[in-house]
Amino acid sequence: MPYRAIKGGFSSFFSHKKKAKINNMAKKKKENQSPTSAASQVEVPKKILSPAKKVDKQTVVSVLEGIATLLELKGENPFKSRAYRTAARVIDSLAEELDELVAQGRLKGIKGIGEGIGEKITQLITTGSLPYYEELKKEFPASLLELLEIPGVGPKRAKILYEELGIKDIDSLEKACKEHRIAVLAGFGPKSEENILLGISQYRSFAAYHRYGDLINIVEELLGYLKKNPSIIHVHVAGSFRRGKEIVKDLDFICTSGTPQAVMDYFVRFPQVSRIVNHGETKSTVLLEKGISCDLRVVPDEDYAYALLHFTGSKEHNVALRQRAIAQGKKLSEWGLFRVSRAQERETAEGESEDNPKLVQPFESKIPCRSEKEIYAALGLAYIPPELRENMGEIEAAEKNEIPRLVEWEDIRGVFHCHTTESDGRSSLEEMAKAAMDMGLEYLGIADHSKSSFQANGLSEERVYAQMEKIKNMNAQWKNFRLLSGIECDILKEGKLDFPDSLLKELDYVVASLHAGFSGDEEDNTQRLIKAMENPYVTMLGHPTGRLLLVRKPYPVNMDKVIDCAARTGCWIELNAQPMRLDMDWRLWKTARDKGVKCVINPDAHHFKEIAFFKIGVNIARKGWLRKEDVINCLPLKEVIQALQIKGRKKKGF
DNA sequence: GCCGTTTTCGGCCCGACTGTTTTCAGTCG
Repeated sequence: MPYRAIKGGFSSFFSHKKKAKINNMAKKKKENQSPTSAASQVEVPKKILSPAKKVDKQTVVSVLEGIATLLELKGENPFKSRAYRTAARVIDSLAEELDELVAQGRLKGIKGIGEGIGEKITQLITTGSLPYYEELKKEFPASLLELLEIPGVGPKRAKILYEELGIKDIDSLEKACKEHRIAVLAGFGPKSEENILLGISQYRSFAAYHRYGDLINIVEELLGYLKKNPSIIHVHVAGSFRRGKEIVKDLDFICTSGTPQAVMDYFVRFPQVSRIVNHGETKSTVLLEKGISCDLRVVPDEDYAYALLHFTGSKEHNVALRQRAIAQGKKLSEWGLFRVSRAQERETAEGESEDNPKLVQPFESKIPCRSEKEIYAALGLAYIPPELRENMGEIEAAEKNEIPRLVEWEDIRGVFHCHTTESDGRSSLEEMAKAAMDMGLEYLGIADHSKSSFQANGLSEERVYAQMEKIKNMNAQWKNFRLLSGIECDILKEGKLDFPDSLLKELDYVVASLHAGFSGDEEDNTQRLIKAMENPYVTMLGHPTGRLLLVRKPYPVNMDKVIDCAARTGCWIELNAQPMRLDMDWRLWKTARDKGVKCVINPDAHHFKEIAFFKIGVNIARKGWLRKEDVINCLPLKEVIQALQIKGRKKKGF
């Protein structure tokens, strides 16, 4: 299932010197692919909107998706709403400029865009609005769409709730459940009420948080904006975002300047600010358009390192550092690291007595530190990277100079687990391979869905063999790059796999993943995973807990047993870098690593641009204390092929 | 609403699961 949590792509986080080349390549390809017969063309519009009013591609995508949802709510022909969703996906994956396609009348030639939708897109691009969509929106209150966020409430049920009980938002739905007005409706019952209430509680507990991957663009934009201000000397993002937490509540920025008030005034004028919460002299808080709260603090330049350390946290890490400072006769705060001397103060303090120690003012001298590294050094510690600052053993390790050299995204030499248009991906095999090469990767593993994933157009055995043949032929043209033939094989009931061993053994590797039926209990789920991992041809376990950040909790599974099984069988565990997943969780990796389990960082890409997701995965691997040698895909091509072959031999004897 | 053709309209994404109902509808992946 493709997730499009990060709409509009990433900017410099995923920038690459060859990015432009990729785009040009894709653009050229699309141009060649788009049929443009005169009969299939829509009427060529005479005028495209001026740049100020230009409707961007993402707006078109969200309008098409909006129409699809509203049609579902209306109870229209499901294939009609599906057509709009397909069109949204097609537009989203276009490499060409949408307004150019419209201007040249080449829109309708694209597969998935017919006459009706083509005309609507043209209207939206050329006039800036779409009356059809505006009329549809009038039929239901906007808040009704919220109900669809509640697990177990789909368009049909939302419609019934609205029409029968006038429920139009989550608050009124909750009230109706508590008053038992839902259970009496046809098709609903007491269990429905119970599940909806549970779903509402889950929805609310997630509402105040944001996924790391959803914030990368806004962080970069704000940093870029602040750096343009000449009175700002240093600026850095701090907080949980800097620590690479998968979920972030708010953003913290630290900067230094000699004119703090001017910086504050500049900050609150950032174009994406939707509301100014506080506008102080050295600290301001704003709400950004995406609903995230964002703080900026200005400190004198000489205090930069202390402030950055303090506001990066975590709180637990800071407490441990302060306790350490106290034990050494020092004091640490956002304003500095101080040496505290009571002896010196006793000589100078006036009015002191043993009965009245409060009068004693300790003498403090600041220990000058220009960087976080210097602060750690002054505390007798090695530098601790932000990702490790969770008070989970990093201070003890730093004391012994045992902080590992953590994996970096430049260490990654290739990735596994990518999808193509053969199943539910949005880029072709050729586009995926070219993008991987342009990113400097040496290999790219293709793992489309297996046949049981009907919703994802999973491959039949025949199609798998055909894809293997195609990959083999494509590989003949490259010396320093290789496509690997894999499959994301569904784990079925009782741990049975979707394909027979006779097929699995022909592939370069197998990712085994659970996609359905994980509503069983912990023991059932755990045994299914273990049974799959014990299969001699399963190379790695895909997204082990099935969580979708801020959407769905992990299914119940005993990860200790799964990790032990991985250690025993040599089955690798995936760190799925899809921003919605980031699964297996970073908190488990250090234990897994210590047991000898190898990690594979996979983007689970459904579009060539998503291959770069592996960089978010590297963040999580770093939080999990993983080193280059713990991550399989840091191996160069020759060694990874060797590893796959050795692994195959070992596992056959398992 | 799109596609492909049998060119004027039928087929399009299937199956598990849950909760409801008593044979099925809705949701989800």
